[in-house]
Amino acid sequence: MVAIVPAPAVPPGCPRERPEAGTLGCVSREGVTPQSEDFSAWYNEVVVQAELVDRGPVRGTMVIRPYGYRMWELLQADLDGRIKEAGHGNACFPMFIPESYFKREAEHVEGFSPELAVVTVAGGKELEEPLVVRPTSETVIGEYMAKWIDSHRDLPLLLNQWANVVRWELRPRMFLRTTEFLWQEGHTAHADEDDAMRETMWALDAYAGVARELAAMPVIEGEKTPSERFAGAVRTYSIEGMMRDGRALQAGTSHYLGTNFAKVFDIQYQDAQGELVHAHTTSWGMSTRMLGGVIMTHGDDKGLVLPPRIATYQVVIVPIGRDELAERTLAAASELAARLKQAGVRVHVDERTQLRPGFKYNDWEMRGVPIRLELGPRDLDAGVVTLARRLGDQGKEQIPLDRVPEVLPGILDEFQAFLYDRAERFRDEHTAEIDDWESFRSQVSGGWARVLHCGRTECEDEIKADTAATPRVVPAQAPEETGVCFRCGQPSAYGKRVIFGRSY
RNA sequence: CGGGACGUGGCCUAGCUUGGUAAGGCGUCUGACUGGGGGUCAGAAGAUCGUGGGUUCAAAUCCCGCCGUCCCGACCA
Repeated sequence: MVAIVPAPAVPPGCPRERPEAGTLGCVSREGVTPQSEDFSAWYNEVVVQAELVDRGPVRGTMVIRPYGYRMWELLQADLDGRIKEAGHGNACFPMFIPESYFKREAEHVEGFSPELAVVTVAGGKELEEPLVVRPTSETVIGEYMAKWIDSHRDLPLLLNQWANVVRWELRPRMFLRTTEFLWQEGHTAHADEDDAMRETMWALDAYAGVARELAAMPVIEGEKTPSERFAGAVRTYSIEGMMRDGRALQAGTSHYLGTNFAKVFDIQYQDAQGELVHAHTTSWGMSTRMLGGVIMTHGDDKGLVLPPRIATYQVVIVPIGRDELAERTLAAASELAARLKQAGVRVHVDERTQLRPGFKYNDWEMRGVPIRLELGPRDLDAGVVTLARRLGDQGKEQIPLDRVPEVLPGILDEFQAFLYDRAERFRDEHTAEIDDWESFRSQVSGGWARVLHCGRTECEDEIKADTAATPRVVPAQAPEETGVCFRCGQPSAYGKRVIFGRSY
């Protein structure tokens, strides 16, 4: 056991007066626009100010800075492990796709053509055939699957690639919808529908696992309605999380493509009877959008709140004092950091001498670091360090210096679990079973509605026109239920309630 | 692609209506004091006012074109 004593009372934080709401002018001094005031402004400010990203030179593009990229790497490492563990091999296909490949699957072209970037000039002259910059790689990979698959013994073929893709976005937002983004795309081919469906659901579960265990996001797994289906897929599944403004975010998708791509790319194999049959394919992806989900799931008025498992820095040590004292506390901080690193903690020592401790506290809180350790002369004399949690709701504690590496992993785990529970509570408090139009309208203005719906596209369109809400997902876990559509009174579809909400 | 707003040191803005020395805050640099919740004082550096043209003795300011950005809408895995 480690003795944890309450720290002395701290003076109240600096009042946060904003001279002019909506301007970025004094942000670095005053903090970000509070979420409650303008969620969208909060998001835009916080991603830049926390140094996760910077704006790219081309509209809709982003520069991911080290503080943000590390988070992506942590997500990536975990997911990549799951993918390999399940027998997939990583590969890398070219980013330029012949336009003709793209045009083979009718729905696929139609769905993607508005978002394509196409290269028509290269090597100083007009190309004979334009090259599409990949928005996703079903088409190129399909071509090679056809080449590599002859026999049922070649199946299943389990591929994955980590890549950047380009989709020309008219309404970009950092992480959530950028013209170029990073993702992982899995592409597999199977002998039959059953096996392909097992794969599709495996991927969905893997995403749900990453979301829950790393991002601390309580997501709902389920199937998309036909209107939200991937262009070219037979069935599309997704994980959906609720952001703190009540809107839904699709944080990962998995598609059963049937034989749609197999037919147009001739992905065929000889079965045990010697018959030539089409393979069943799947594709699934998770992108840097997940980081946007993390930001909007956990952030608060002060800024980011990062789940320890994907936080670039889980702990920041702020040494306090100047001159000889600074030398002493800095040395102690470095030594403590070294011991924490050995204990597997990602730790950073804030050595900036030109900034005062109070500024640093606010700075690291804005940047979402879960745990801050303050190390000043008083702590050193007492042989302790002062610990503050990002959410600040438990006050400060003093922990004996030599015990810090052994207690911190547990504190980080608690913090991680707390974030998940809090997000789940929030989501549940903002989700309601709805059976009439008026309640629906108010419900989707700040959350999700679980409704019986007829499943007709025209009905969905009317709902969308009125409320901006769309069917997010048909939850895999929901109990069976039938009745009439809450909107039009026609018989309900799907055999269960569907989640409607506004989305990103 | 439609509607609206806007481009002025690294960042945010004032100045434009009524043409005449480009101003302020933040940040940066130097020094001193200071240092356990967003420090103080003194000094300094830093701007072809998005771009091209036009009007004028004179344009950040007025006029026209272009480029770009943001917001709303449409569109969107």
